[in-house]
Amino acid sequence: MKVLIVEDDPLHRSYLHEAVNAALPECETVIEAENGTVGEKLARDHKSAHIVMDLQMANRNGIEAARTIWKERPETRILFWSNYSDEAYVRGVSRIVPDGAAYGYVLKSASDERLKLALRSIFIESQCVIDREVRGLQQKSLGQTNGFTDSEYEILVDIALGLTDRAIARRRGLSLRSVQNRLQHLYDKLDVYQSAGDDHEDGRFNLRARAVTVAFLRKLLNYSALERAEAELQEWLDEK
Amino acid sequence: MKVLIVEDDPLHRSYLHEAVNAALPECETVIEAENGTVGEKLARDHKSAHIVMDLQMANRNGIEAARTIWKERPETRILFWSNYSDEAYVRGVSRIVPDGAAYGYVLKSASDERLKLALRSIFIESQCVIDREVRGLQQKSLGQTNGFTDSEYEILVDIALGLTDRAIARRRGLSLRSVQNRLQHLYDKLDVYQSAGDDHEDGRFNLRARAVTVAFLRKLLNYSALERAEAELQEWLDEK
DNA sequence: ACACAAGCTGCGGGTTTACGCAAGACGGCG
DNA sequence: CGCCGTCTTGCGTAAACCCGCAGCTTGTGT
Repeated sequence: MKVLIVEDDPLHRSYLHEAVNAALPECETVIEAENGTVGEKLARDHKSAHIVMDLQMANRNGIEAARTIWKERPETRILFWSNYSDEAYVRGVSRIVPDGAAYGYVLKSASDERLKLALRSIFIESQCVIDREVRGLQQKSLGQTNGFTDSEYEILVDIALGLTDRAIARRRGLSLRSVQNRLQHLYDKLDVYQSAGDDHEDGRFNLRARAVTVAFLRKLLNYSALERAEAELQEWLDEK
Repeated sequence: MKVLIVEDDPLHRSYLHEAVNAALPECETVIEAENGTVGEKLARDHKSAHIVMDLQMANRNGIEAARTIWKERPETRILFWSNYSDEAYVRGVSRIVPDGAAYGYVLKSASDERLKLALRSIFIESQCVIDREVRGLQQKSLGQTNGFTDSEYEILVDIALGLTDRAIARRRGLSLRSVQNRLQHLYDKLDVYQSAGDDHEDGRFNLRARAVTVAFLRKLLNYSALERAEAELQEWLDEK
């Protein structure tokens, strides 16, 4: 068995290396990549079937890398090992995982034991292992309880990118009014009106901008989600 | 000599611990804190004069912690050790460093040698050590070349928070028109008009929202800056 | 088949933004 | 002192945004 480690922090990389050696005696080779780009290349060259991947890397983040890897070989098993459980990450990951693929999501704050267990479960037993904390988010996120519909999330991203209502309408194939309709739902759910009208009509917010901020503060959005969305936007703009 | 380490990642913490031991034989005690809150408390209890501090910690980030520590004892020497050189961080740090204080800013990607050298320079020689990459930003940021004025940065934060023009005017003591004036300058500098009018008048952006996004993508803003700004905003709202 | 909820859409309006134009205010500088 | 650049402010306008109201299309359940 061969394992590929994709992680930009040298300390974490060598820690992972040791953990893999300890948890998987049947693994005879471990290779390392220090960013997503190199990770993709090595995965292709070695036809890696077992990958441990950091999200949030400078050069090319884990979600992007995982997407192209899975596109080439959907049966690849990937364990995401991340510092954060932002809803933006969780959503990003579950959006790209192929049907029936074995994968995992473990936080860096987890114990040695948990990490090693996850390594065996995923790589040997082909099970999915999702950190408890992450799991909670996932349920809320995909179910509708207090969570966001895909369409709401979509429009959130669109205004975060700075598109006008009209542009969003064109991009998503909707009428202007529908876009504004969805926006209203979004404002509701994000509770953007909060301290707006409490005193007088004084400290009112710009709803559109405020919504984006609140989403950021709630980890619904984060830098890497923005980055991806921006890339998709440019793509869409180019193809006219 | 005593050194306090404030860093939330256990791996990085023990790495720092070793580095301090190796670089500073005259240091007889090293204490550790795993977040900003604990860091502040330990600094107070031990009257720490030498601190190595991570920015970006979950509980209370390095800038906040450093601010209160410096408020209590301005002669404290602090070495910031961070993964990123976002302009938002650099600006945040230089805003709170007291006059004549010795401090440093070293990236985690720096070599062992550089870290150890910095430790000695700051803690023993009371010099300021700023990573080259960071230094570049600082110059641009504080000088005006291609950088942002304080007033421009200020208004950027305000719209990022989601305030209306009117609210900003009230908060900053300006007229409505002046606020809009500053906004225009900001839009210019952020080059928000970019692909707006190239094809036709099609894919136009919502300037206000777009400005925030671009600032994020350029690392002019980041999560922790937003967080701080939000806290200040709430404070201002409370005191009426 | 009928009722009901959820989402899309057009209409109309009140409010907020973006910004050109132009008149002061302030601070160097020869 | 007068000239000039930067910053502030008021006025006015066109565009964008927020949203209540109401008619339509769906899908779902009993």
